[in-house]
Amino acid sequence: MAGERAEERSGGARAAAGPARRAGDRGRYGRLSRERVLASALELVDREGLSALSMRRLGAELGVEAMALYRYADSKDALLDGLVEALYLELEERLAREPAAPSWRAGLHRVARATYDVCLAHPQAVPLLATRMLAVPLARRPLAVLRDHERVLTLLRESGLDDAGVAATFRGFTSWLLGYVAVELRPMVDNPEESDPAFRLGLHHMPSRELPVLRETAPALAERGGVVGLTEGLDALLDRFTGTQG
Amino acid sequence: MAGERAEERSGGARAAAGPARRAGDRGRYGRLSRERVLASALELVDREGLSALSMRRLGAELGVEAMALYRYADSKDALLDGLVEALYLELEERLAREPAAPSWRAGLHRVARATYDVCLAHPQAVPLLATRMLAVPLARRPLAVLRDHERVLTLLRESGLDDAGVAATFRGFTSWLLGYVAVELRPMVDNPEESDPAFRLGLHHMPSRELPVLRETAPALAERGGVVGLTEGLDALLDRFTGTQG
DNA sequence: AAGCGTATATTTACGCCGTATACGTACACC
DNA sequence: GGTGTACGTATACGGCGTAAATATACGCTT
Repeated sequence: MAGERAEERSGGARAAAGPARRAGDRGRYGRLSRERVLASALELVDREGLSALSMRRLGAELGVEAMALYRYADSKDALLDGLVEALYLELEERLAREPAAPSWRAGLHRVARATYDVCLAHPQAVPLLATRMLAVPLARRPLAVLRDHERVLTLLRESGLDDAGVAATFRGFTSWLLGYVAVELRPMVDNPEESDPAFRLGLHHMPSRELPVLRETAPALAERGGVVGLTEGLDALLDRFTGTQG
Repeated sequence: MAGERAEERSGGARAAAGPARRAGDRGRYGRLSRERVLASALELVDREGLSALSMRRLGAELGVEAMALYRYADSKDALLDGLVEALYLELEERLAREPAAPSWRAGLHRVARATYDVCLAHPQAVPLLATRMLAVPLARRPLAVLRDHERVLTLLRESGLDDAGVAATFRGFTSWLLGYVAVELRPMVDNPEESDPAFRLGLHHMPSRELPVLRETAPALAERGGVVGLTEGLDALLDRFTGTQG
């Protein structure tokens, strides 16, 4: 949408002869657009975290008053839903740049890995998947999300499952994928500056009498499973739910 | 704790002879306590959702000014962490009431099912697990959470895995469990009052040209996997990650 | 029983938030 | 060149989290 707009950002040939800026003049070149708003919001969240995102702050970021944003998102909640949409659009872009997968199973792995990559690029936005996306009834999710669901369901159908099987496996796929990124993309480390591993992990906060195993395992827990862990678990689930073998 | 407090709520033998209440007099019998605050907060969230929880509102619920709550939680974020803690305390209670499991695998299933039950009892609080619990470094999680981790890690060790294997399987267990409850305990239904299933699901919001499979599968997707789905996936993961057979 | 120290709750105030409403301004089109 | 409309601003309101100062009630000691 709005793809035919020309400009973007202050190039050169302005300034000269312009009188002092009058009230109502935009603070920047280029007008607002839903894309610009969402991109700026995502950037802000990436940079400073979800709690830094407020209408006023985002407005300032765009050189505009807060109320101007309401032309492009009906409310702050709608803006957050827009962020989810932006993530899924980025997912679609990534998938479009890759070669198609040779089998339904490979296709599911491809979707899972691409989703993981997108979340890795925007870890601060990941909680939105649980709080906004899943909180909304299926039919009201952003279109980009629904297209993703469609893609996964289509792949699952190719496995030969009936509707109930497809649905159960879809739930399993989604649960695993979202749970995995939620667990994986959060900090395990207490104080990243600290050189002593024990202090870095904050082990001194754990009573060793009550939590001996946790203390011993903490260093290993601080590692990430990465795409390998994602893939491995996904295969295990697909084997079981589809009755096939990867 | 604080189990020896007598009262709760204005029963009978008060009133008489009391002069008009002076400023600073408590609005209810009994003093505040961390337990009372957290219990009331959880109740409020269960009843009206997370967004209804504010310091002022919770204060009103307890017959007290908002600032009084700061004696029992350092900040609102700390209060939310307290809610997570309350959930895990409830989990511990449930587990304590059940017979011990005969094997490590059965033990993990028991923990998973009990967690599922707790979340089912407090669906509105589930997003807190992703947004608050997982957002905090391991060592800073509430003690009840760490005790839960300890319990799971201990069970996993009994399977004979080494530290790395235990850690990988722990991440898998947590991802699956949290992902599953997050996906399962959210509404799939658009308009619960509507009698026509298609409208109840909000299918008319989905363009059928672009989303044919989703539309067909939507009724099946609206079903829940229940404990069965949870158990099945868990077994699949455990088989793979521990190299054993359930 | 009196008095005091401490734990507890209130009061007041500040700055930020989301957003309803009303208003200006600039641009596209005739 | 005038006008309709899409876009952004101005102003205001009530609620939020919470810092600081203040008032009150309770448990001890004597």
